[in-house]
Formats: sequence, C-alpha cells, structure tokens
Amino acid sequence: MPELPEVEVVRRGLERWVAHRTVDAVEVLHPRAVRRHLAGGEDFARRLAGHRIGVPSRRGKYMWLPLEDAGQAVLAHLGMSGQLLVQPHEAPDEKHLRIRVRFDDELGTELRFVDQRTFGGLSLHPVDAEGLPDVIAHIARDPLDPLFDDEAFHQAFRRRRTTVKRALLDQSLISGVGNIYADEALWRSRLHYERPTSGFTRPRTAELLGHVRDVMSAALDVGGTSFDSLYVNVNGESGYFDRSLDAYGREGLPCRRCGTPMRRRPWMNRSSYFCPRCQRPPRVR
DNA sequence: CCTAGAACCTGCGAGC
DNA sequence: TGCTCGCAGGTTCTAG
Repeated sequence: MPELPEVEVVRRGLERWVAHRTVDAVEVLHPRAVRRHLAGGEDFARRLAGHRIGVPSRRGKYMWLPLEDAGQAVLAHLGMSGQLLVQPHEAPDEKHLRIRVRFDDELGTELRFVDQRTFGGLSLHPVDAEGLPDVIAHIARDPLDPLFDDEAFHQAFRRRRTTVKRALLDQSLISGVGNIYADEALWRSRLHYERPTSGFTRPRTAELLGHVRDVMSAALDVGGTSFDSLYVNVNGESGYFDRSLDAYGREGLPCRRCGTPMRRRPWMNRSSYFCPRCQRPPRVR
C-alpha cells in the first residue's frame, strides 16, 4: 500500500522515464480512474494531447506531472493498489489497466496507470503560483519537506481533540503517513495509538516526528514497501522494506524490543499493530 | 467548525 | 467444488 516512500520512489521513476516527453494520445479505459477529473475521460485525454511534461513533484501521497506552459498539472494518486508503469508498447495490457499515455517520440515506451481497486486515479487541475494543483491545497506539507514546520505541527497537533494515530493519518495536519508507517512510528516511540494528542509535550512531539522521518527515510532507502504483488514502482520492481517492519503485520510475533507477542486490534475499519508491553494504553478512555 | 464513522472498490483466502 | 464473508485502507462524504 503506497505511502510517502513508495510514492516518492514512483515520482523518481517518472522523473527518469517520463519528464520532458510530449504527450501524443491518451486512452482512458475505466471512467472511475478519472473520476476526479469532473469533465470526464474524453476531456482529460483531449487536454493532455500535445503537451510536454515537466519535472514531477510530490506532496504526501499525491504526485503531479506539470504540463509545461499550460498552468496545469496531471495529478496522480495511487490509492490502495495503483501503479504507474513505464512499459514497452508491445507489452500485453495488464488486467487492470485503466489509463494509457502515449508519447510523441521514438523511445518505444508508454505510461500506464494500473489499478485493481480503483481507489486511485489521474486528473488535470490548474496549479497555483508555487506549482501546486489547486485541489490539494488543503493537504499539509509532509515530514520530509524542508519547509515542514515542526513547531506549527506541534501546536496544531495539541489543539486536536483526538488521539495520536488519528492525528498522524490526518492529511491536513501532516501528509504522507498511512496505516503502516503510523504503526511503525508509534512502535518506535513506544506510544499506544489511542493516546490523546492533548497531553503531548514539545519533546514528545519532536521524538514522534523524528521516528516518522526515520522510518520513512529507511523505507525510501530500500525503495519502498511491498506486501504483495500489487505494489511495484514505475519500472515494475517490487520494494522490500516489509522485511524491516517492526509492528505492522506482526500479530502474534515477538516484539523486537521485549519479546512480548505483538497484538492486532480492529481500528477505524482497519488494524492497529502494537506491543502490549512497550505501548501501554492510556488510563482514561 | 470539529470529530467520528461509513462508503467506495475488488481480489484473495478462510471456512463451510 | 463453490459459495459467503472478512479483510486490505486512503480519501471523501455525511451525521451528529
């Protein structure tokens, strides 16, 4: 499931293989994959044709391909199972191929958006003065962004009447963190996922942020996480950070710190993994 | 305005 | 064998 490190790996792949190429034609094979493009698939295809792609950017789990001299960008979100693949024209269509982008050159490759569960998609939007697509203006900077404001985050975090994991997953507070890296950062911080944010001191927030950054950087170093064949990067290679996970998916396995069997708890229609000894729940619920 | 929870989607594996 | 059901979870929408 792509979170910030996986999306960044894909962005780098796009920078290498797609930037500075001119779009020839676009095929939208499933309307849901362009549902955020309100004018529809035909409009999406027509508006891309003839434009040259600039250097891809990213914020949190969103990435976008600017169209040079157009004031617009193709916004991409991978959702749960989305992939952006650069494939040779002759490669057979993937079962869940949703969008194909051909280029006006002789490189012999095309960009494909493949998505089994169709939570992700592509859309075209105007960009602001900083080059940010307008529809993601509400998404906070991510913790690897040099302009991320730690102090402002601490204050906003404390103001929330919520619990720590909910806050980590709130993309308007801090972006790029999903269920997997939230559990990893909480395990490293020895924090239970239901600890209220209101009691956090500045050093405690700083420690948590540090662990978020560490675990994401480590994942980025090995090229992203993969739990099944769904996630592959832009060139089709699987990540392998899953071997390094300390919490996520380790129900019943010994905590790597204290040996206590790890637990899984249903949480928000998903799961939270934690060590019952290292990560004690708060007294008051 | 704020927060909590449901809905969206499809493939897979467990259980019957 | 083939069916049902739970599970995976990022984002958006709705209810309170």
